[in-house]
Amino acid sequence: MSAPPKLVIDPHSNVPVYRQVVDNLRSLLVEGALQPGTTLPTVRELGLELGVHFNTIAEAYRLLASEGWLDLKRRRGAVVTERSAPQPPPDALANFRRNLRQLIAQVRAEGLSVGSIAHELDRLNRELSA
Amino acid sequence: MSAPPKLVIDPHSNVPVYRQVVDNLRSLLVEGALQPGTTLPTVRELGLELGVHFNTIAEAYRLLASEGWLDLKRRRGAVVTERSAPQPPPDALANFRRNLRQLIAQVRAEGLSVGSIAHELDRLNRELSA
DNA sequence: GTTGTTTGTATACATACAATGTACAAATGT
DNA sequence: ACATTTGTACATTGTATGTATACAAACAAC
Repeated sequence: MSAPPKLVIDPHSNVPVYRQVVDNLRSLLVEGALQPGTTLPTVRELGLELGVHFNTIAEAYRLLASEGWLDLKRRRGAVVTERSAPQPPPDALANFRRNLRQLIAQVRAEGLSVGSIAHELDRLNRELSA
Repeated sequence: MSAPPKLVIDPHSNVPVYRQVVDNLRSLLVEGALQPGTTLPTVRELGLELGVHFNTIAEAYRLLASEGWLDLKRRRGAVVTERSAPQPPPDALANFRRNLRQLIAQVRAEGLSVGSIAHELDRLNRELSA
């Protein structure tokens, strides 16, 4: 069980740990690296591996379950479910635009060059369409 | 004074208000919509406009000042400063990659199509290089 | 030069959130 | 039956967020 893809969490980030876990796992789920039927590590296992309390992992799993990605059951663990894409809320695109713009502004402020940012965008885009 | 570009903040977001203000303003600063020498609205003005306490705005201004964007002084207000791009930290690119990937995963999970995401990426990229 | 006004700043407080500790409940194997 | 392995529930503790209120500095008016 539990093909554990390495999750990277930063305990000093201002983003709370449980949301970092959610974001990491959701990436893997969306990209298909975690297929339906897969069993995730138990909350205690993953908590130990990441150095946080298992309740923090349980909170993350519950969030993903509420998004429809996981099915949680005692004694059996967290299993990835089938899930069809929902209808996007009407402001989804506008929000995405804003968040993307702010993310780019943030890294430009950090000193990343426009060139390397553009390169990354292109790379991701190519990866998407593939 | 204070050509007030419309900031959009969502009091129900899980992102705290002062950081929403920071993110919005940083976008405008990076993109040059707020030129050095510009005076921002006073903390009380902007607080009133956004419906939050002025100390919340003051916190945001202080963060931007600590990033080098603003110069704060009593009685004169918040003035946009000259600022040269710093040396990016060594993990900046990797972090950007991860954040971008997670942002895309998030909106795909919300139901946005790969096509519209790709289109947005392309648009932003073109806008960057322009 | 005193006074009032306009700014940002400092501190104290209430509330909410994040992470943990501990006890529990359910499912399964022996 | 019993023990074990899972997720769950709830209380506790520390930290973050947002507000209220008082303060300090700079400048203008007189």
